[in-house]
Amino acid sequence: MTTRRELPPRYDAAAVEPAIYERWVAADAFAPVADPAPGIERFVIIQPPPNVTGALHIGHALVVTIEDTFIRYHRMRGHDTLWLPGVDHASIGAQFVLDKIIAQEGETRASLGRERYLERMWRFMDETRPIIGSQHRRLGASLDWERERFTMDEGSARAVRVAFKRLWDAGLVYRGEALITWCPRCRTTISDLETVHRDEIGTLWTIRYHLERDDGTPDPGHWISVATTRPETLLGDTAVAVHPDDERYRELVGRHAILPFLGRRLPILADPYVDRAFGTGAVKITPAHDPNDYELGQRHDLPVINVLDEEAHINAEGGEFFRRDRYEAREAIVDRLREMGDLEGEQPHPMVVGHCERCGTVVEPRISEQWFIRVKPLAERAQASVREGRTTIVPGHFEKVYAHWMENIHDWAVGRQLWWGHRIPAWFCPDGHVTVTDVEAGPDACAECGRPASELRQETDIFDTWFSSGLWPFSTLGWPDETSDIARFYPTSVMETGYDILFFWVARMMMLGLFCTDVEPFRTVYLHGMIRAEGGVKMSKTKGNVVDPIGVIEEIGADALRYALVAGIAPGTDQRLTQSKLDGGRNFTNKLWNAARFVIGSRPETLAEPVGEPTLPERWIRSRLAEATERATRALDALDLATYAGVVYDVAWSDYCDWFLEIAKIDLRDTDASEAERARTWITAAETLAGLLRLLHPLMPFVTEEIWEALRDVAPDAAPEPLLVRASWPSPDARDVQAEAGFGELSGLVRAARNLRMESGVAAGSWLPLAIAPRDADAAAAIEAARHYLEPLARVRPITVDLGARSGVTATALGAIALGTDAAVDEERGRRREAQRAELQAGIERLRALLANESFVARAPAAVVEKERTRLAELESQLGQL
RNA sequence: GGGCGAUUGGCUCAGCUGGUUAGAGCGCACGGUUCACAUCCGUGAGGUCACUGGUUCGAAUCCAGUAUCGCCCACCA
Repeated sequence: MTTRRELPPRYDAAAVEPAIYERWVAADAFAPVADPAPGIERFVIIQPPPNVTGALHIGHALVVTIEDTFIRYHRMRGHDTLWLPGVDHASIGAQFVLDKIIAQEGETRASLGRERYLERMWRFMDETRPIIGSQHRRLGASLDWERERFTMDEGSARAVRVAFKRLWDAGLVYRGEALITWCPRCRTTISDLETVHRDEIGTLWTIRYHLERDDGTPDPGHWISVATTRPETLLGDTAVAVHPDDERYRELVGRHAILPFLGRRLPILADPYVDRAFGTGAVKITPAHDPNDYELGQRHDLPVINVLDEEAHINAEGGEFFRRDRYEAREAIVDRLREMGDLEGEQPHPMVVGHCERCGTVVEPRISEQWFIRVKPLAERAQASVREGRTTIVPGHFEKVYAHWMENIHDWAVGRQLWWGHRIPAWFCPDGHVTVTDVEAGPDACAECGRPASELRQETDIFDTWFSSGLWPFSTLGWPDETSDIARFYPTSVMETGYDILFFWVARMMMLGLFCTDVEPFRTVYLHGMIRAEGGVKMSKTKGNVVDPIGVIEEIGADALRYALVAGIAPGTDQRLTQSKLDGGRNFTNKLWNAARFVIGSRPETLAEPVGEPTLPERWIRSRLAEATERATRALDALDLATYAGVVYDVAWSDYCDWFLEIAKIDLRDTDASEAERARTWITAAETLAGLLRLLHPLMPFVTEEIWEALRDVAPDAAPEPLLVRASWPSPDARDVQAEAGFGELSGLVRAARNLRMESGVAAGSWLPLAIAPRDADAAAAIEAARHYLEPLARVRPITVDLGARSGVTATALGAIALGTDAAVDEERGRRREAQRAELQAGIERLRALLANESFVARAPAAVVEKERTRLAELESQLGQL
C-alpha cells in the first residue's frame, strides 16, 4: 500500500519545473536510444544555434517550443531521435558586445591587439556561453546536452577548413577587387543580407563643376551642373557622365570639367546609364563610392580613388578635408561650395539608405580585395532540390521566395575584417601566390613556387559567421569524417527556423550541404513566423513592448508559455502574443492541474476489481480519447502544431473536464452503485487522464510529468512508465460510434433542458420538473438509463417520461421536452415554440428545395445527397414532436 | 520598380485538395459561494467570410480584377 500523494492546490511552476528537468537529466531521458532497431524511423533536428552572447528572447522560446514538441512526440513514438544543441559564435555580434565591455575597461580593439583581444573574447565566452543554455533548460528543451556544439569548437573549425579547401579546389573560390558593403562602425565588410534598407528623406544638391579652359584652368563663366545626394564623395570623382543622346550636353562630351577643391581634371563622357530626366541629366562619377559609378568606371577605364578610411573619415586624398568625418565633410563641402557660388540648388529628396543590420550605422560602398565564393553552381543545385521535392519548405509559398533568391544570387563575399571567427586558411607568398590548405598548422610551402612556410603569411580575414553555420547540420555530426553519427542521423529530418533567416542560413546550408555531402541536409524546412507585440507592431526594447520569456515562465510556467506560443499559429505567419493568449495558457495549465487533483483525490480507498458493462459516458470518453489520439497523431506527423494543440485542448477541457468528470462525480458518489462499479468509473477517469497526459506531454512537458508522477501512485496500471518523458505515445483505440451517437443525444438533451431553464428565467438553484416525450421506445430506454445523470446535470426533478401526455416545447434528438413551472413561464415557452417551429420549417424548405434540384441530385456525390436527405428527415421528425 | 502574404463576429486567430446551419479563445450579456478549478461552471447575443465579376448543382475555399494593410527583394545620382 503506497502512501497517497495529493497534489497541492496550486501548480507552483517556478518550483516544480526545474526539479522535473533535473529528474529528466538524471534519467538521461534526452539521449537517443542506445540500440536503435534496424529500420527504425528516424527523427533529427539540429537546433538553430542561438548567438552565444544572446539572452533568450521570445523568438528562441518559439523555436524551442516547436522543436521540443516535435522531438518529444517522436521520442514517445519510439523513433530514433536526436535534437542537437549548440551556440553560434556570431563574430560580428560578439565583437560588438565585447567592444562595449572592453570600452568600460578602458581598452579598445587597437589597444589590445588581435591576440589579446581574442584571449579576452574566450574569457568572455566562458562567462556568457552557459546563460543561453540554462534558459533553454528552463523552457523544457529536451536537447541532448551531451552533444552540445559550438561553431568555434575544433570540429567546426576543421569542417570550415575542409569545406573551404574543397571549394577552392573546385574553383569556386576567388579573390578579387570589388565594391563591397562596409560598416564603418563594425569596421568590416558585410553582405547584402546584413544590410537593411530604409527610406529616408535626404537632400539632392546641385553643384557646378566648371569647365576646363584651354589653359587648364576652370572657366568661371561656364560649368556643368551635377546632382548628388552625397557631396562629400566628390573628392573621389573621376568623371562626369551624360546620356549620349542628350542634346544639352552634346557639345561638352569629350571636354573636361575641373573638380572643386582638388582641381582634378574630369572627363565628360557619354554613357547610356545616365537618366536624362533625373536632376540635371549630368552625373558626377565616383567609382570608389558608388556601385553604379564603379561599373561605369570599369566600362570607361576610369581611375578609382578611395577617399574614405575604414571609419568613414576622409583620407589623405581629400586635401583640406582630410580626417573629417563623412558627414562633417559633407557639410563643410556644401558650405564651401555655397561660398564659392557653385551650389546651384538643394532640395529634399526621398532615397533609400543602407544601414548595418547589427549596429544601424549607414554603410559605405567600399573598394577592396575580397574573398568570394562563386555560388551560382551551388545555387542551381540547391534550387533543384526544392523544385524537385527532395526538400520541401513549409509553408509552401516560401519555395517561390527561395527560388527567386537562388536565381538572382550574387557571389558571396565571405571574408570579414574581424578577429573573432575562423581565419581563412589561405597563405600568401611574397610572389603573390595563394596557398589554401585544410591542415590546421598551415601549408609546408607555397603550393606554386615552393617557398618555405616561414616566408608565407596567413590571410588575416576571417569567415562570415554564416559560413560555419552553413555547415552546421553535418559539422555537428563529425563531418568530414564518416562517423557513425553521420551514418545514423544524416541527412536530418526537419530544419526548423524563422523565415527571416531563410536566405542567411537555410539557403547556405542547402548550398554547402549539397556541395560537401552530396545530399540535401534535411528533408523538410519548417519556417515559423515572427512574434509581434499587441497591435501587430514589432517587439523592440525602445518601445518597451518586449515579452521576456523568462519573466513569463517565472510567473505562469513554461508550459503555459509554450501553449500560448503554438495555439492557433500557422507556419510562416506572424502572430501577436497578447496577454490574453498567455492567460489562456495559464488557465489551461491550471485546468489540467485541477482535473488531476480531482481524479487523484477521488480515488476510492480500496479499489475493487471493476465489474459490469461500462456506462455510456465511459464508453464515450474512451472513444473521444481515441479520436483525439488519431487526430493529434496525424497533426503532429504533418507538423501542424495548431491543430494538435487545438485537439488536445478541446478533448481535455470540453470532453473530459466539462462532461466526463462532471458525470463521473455523479457515479462516484452514487451510493446505490457497487464499489466495483465505482472502481470501474474511477479507473476510466484515471486511464483517460493518463492518455491525455501522453497526448499533452510534447507541448506541456512539465505539468504533465508532475501529474503523471502523482497519478502513478494511485493508478500504477494506468501510468506504468516511471517517467512520462520516456512513456510511449498512445495508439488510438477503436472508436465507439454507437457510444458517441448515444452520448450526443444525451448531452443534447441536457443542453436543451439547461437552455429552457435559462430562457424561462427560473431561479438558478431551483429544481424543476421535466417532462419528456421520447421519440421512440429506444429513446425512452436511453432516457431511463440516463435519468440519474440528467437530474443533477440539468437540475431537473422529477423527470417524467410521458408519451403524448403533453406537447413538448423543445425538440431534441431523443424527443421533445418541456419544463414544468407556472403559467407565466408556459406563456414564454409558447412563444419559443413558435420561433422554433419557424426555424425548423425554414430549414426543411431549404433542404426540400435543394433535394428537388435535379442538377444537385444528379451531380453531387451520392454521399452528399444522402446526408442532406438524412438531415431533412431529422428536421421533419423534430418538427413533428413540437 | 518587382515579388509574396493578409483581409472571416468588438479583439486575436483556425478553417486541408469547394459539400450540413462558418469554428475557437478572449471580450460582452445574463445566471451561478454544488466539497478539482471563479485561472471556474452554465446559457446566450454577435459574422452580406474586404469589394466586383467569373467557374460550378454548390464558393470563405478555385479563377480574374479592384481596394487597404504588411513583409521581402531591388545599384538610379
